[in-house]
Amino acid sequence: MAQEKNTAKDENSPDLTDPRQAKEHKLQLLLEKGINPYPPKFDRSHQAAEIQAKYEGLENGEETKDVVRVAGRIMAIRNNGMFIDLMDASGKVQIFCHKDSMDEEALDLLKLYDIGDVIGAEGTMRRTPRGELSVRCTSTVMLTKSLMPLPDKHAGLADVETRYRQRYLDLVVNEESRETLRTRSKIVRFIRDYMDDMGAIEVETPNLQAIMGGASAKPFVTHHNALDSNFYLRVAPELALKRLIIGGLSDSVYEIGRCFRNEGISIKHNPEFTSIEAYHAYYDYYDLMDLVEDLVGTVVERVHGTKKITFGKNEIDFGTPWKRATMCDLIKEHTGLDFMAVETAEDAIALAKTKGVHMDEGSNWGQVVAEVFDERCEAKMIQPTHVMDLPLDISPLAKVHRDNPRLVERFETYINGWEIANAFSELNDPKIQHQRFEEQVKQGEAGDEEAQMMDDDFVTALEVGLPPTGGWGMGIDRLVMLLTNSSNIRDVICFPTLKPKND
RNA sequence: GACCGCUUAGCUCAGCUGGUAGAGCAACUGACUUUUAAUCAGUAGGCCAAGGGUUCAAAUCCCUUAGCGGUCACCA
Repeated sequence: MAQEKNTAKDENSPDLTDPRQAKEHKLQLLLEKGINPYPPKFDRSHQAAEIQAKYEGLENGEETKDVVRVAGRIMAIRNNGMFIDLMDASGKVQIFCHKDSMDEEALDLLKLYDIGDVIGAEGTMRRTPRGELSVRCTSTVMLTKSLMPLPDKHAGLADVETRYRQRYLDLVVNEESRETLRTRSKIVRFIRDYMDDMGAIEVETPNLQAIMGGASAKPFVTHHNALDSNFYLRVAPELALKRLIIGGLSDSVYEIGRCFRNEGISIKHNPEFTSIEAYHAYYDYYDLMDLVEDLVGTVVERVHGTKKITFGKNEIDFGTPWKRATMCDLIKEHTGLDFMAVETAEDAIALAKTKGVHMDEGSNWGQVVAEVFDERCEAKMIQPTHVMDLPLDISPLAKVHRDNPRLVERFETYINGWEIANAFSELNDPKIQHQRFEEQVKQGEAGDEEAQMMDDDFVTALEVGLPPTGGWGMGIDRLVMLLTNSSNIRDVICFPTLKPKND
């Protein structure tokens, strides 16, 4: 009975109580039997979900002669290998390994299988007397020997850092993580479907840009060796897409892709994020409001089967029409302050101060309005709301409002207190655009790291002539968060940005 | 970037006002055999994030560093 002490300092005998070494040991035993632990191919007849659906009607205790071949990762082993749960991407199926249907050699092989291994199994379909659909196994085959012990099968993988750094482990173990990322994929596809159906064409414009523009943001800088030139990773594709409208490539173009912003990281911000931007000739911002709410509503309905969803404690109703109100009216509604009634920046700063919003001396009227909105109103925009008519001061690429020179024809869409979309009638007057760029350059020289650069070629493009055009952008990560009830943006990104480990 | 918090076995977590480390799962040995987190008996597994200090004595108190999380700031 004396247990052989594996702790003895014998270099040649592995410590079999160490999960990792036990797996290596089983790998060796497989090799000694002449079994390839990583064979190239296994022909499956069904995925787990297909089997579950096909044999849904099988009675408890009923056996069939239908032969199936399934494959998947071992998630649980019960009764010394008699019952094995296999998981594939579609779901789970139990395989039943009994001496009545397997020879001794086949049964012995089971001892070399661990939780985490990928195996294939062949057998006949049955439902156990207790009601579990099972493959009555005649043979199994090792498809991939796993050398990593999997996280606890019940408690799962809770350590957030490991979940993001080793997403593969998170996915193997946490169904919720798999569901979230699958839903993300669907959302992106549904958006594409919608855009394609309306006749828009999808394009790809450079991530590497020599001139930073299209949004107020701090960029990443990188270097191309052969050109000996610095490039910015784009903060937005805006200026490239408008050039395509100018060229008449299509009346509607869109791009789904990554933007990069060298700013803080938070539960709502990842340094690289995915957006859709689209431009439509002969649209103004009213047309875009209709478009955005129809598109988002359509996507929500395709994902959830209804336009009403729950996020945390909030019930959100995407049914149209969405609330539309001007930024200044919303500020008045929530704070009582009327910024349309004040003319100068000084008066605006003083007005903001009465509600405890403190602004720098040099702030202009528009910056004050935007700041007051962000601090006092944004979080209250739970139901989908188009916040219209933003200040011109903070909108260098939008067309001045047809009725008010201090405002632009722009709206931001808020849902659940988050900015989800941003849209405007595009500024297409080359002379005014040139002035706006000059103002940006001035702000940049004054120390604003987010100011845009002069883009002479873009002005030249406008001189060729941009038809009246509406453009919009939407943060896809945030939309996915909303539709998957995720409170952290990292949960909807396969590999969120983390600080590299330095050891 | 600032403040607060977390880091204990492969995984999930206990560990009291300081007294020298525990459980469940996973692993290993055996029993049992139509299970559903199978069960039963046993075995092994730890520089308590890293470094420094206080103390007779530190997982526990203090300092530094790292990673992560939360809040705020900037932003989508």
